[in-house]
Amino acid sequence: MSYDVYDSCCPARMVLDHVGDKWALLVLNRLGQGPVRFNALRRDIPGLSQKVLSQVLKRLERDGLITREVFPTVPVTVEYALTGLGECLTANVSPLLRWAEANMEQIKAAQTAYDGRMAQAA
Amino acid sequence: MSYDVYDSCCPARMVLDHVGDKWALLVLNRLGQGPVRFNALRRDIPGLSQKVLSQVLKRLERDGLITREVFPTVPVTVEYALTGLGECLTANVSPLLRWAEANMEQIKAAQTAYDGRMAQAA
DNA sequence: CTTATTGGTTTCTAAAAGTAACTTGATGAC
DNA sequence: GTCATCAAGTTACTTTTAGAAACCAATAAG
Repeated sequence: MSYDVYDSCCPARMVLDHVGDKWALLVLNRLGQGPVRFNALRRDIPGLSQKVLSQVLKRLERDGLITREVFPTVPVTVEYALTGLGECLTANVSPLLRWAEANMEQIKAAQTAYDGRMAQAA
Repeated sequence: MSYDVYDSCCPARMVLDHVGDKWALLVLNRLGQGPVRFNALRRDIPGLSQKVLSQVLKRLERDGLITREVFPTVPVTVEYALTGLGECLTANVSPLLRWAEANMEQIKAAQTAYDGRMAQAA
């Protein structure tokens, strides 16, 4: 069976709903460097709240993209890591983030130009 | 100057705010096949409302990723197309969507397994 | 007994997304 | 003449989501 992301009835769109998300992309990319604990993730991704991180991690775990391992230390520590499927996805996510980093200057220039044009038109 | 997507003060995060978005990814991918008019985009991407499409297109145009060309036909038609920068980005977006299409079965299986485990735990 | 730790949940509010109706301006049908 | 239609949006309203901050459990150190 083949899927089409443009078909709203298609479950591939469901995946995109989970993966086409700023925080999920950042979390996956961060886990690409190896297993990370909850609070470490939170610290490493400024602006990401505990609530949203918790939600994102649950979604990614449900999708089979990451694993959640609890260590009975005191206090308890929880480690998140990519599954094989998650690694495979992350390989496709990283280029996107690297692109964003590499092309910022051009985008900033485009924004400035656009805003100038808009201000003139108004 | 180099950028880091993990730094919330970094403008690369701004790009991710625009690009790490389900609809933007779908629009960019659709434009990857060539210029498309407003209503054609809307029809091709079920679930995408006129309001949100209009917002997404404005953002992408402001970022210099797409162009907006108005043709003085009756009624007026507007064509959106990727810029060079947008094409370059889209080249990094397509693999992500193809991955989503290709790995749906595995993800659906993971979800079912996860839901079963959760139901049992409750 | 207070403080600190980890990994969350809860509560509340502000922002965003979705739904559906309305706009504009010319054209063709009746 | 006027009614409906098309494209490409905008506006008003409702619902969903995101974000900020406080709270919780368990345990250990001081």
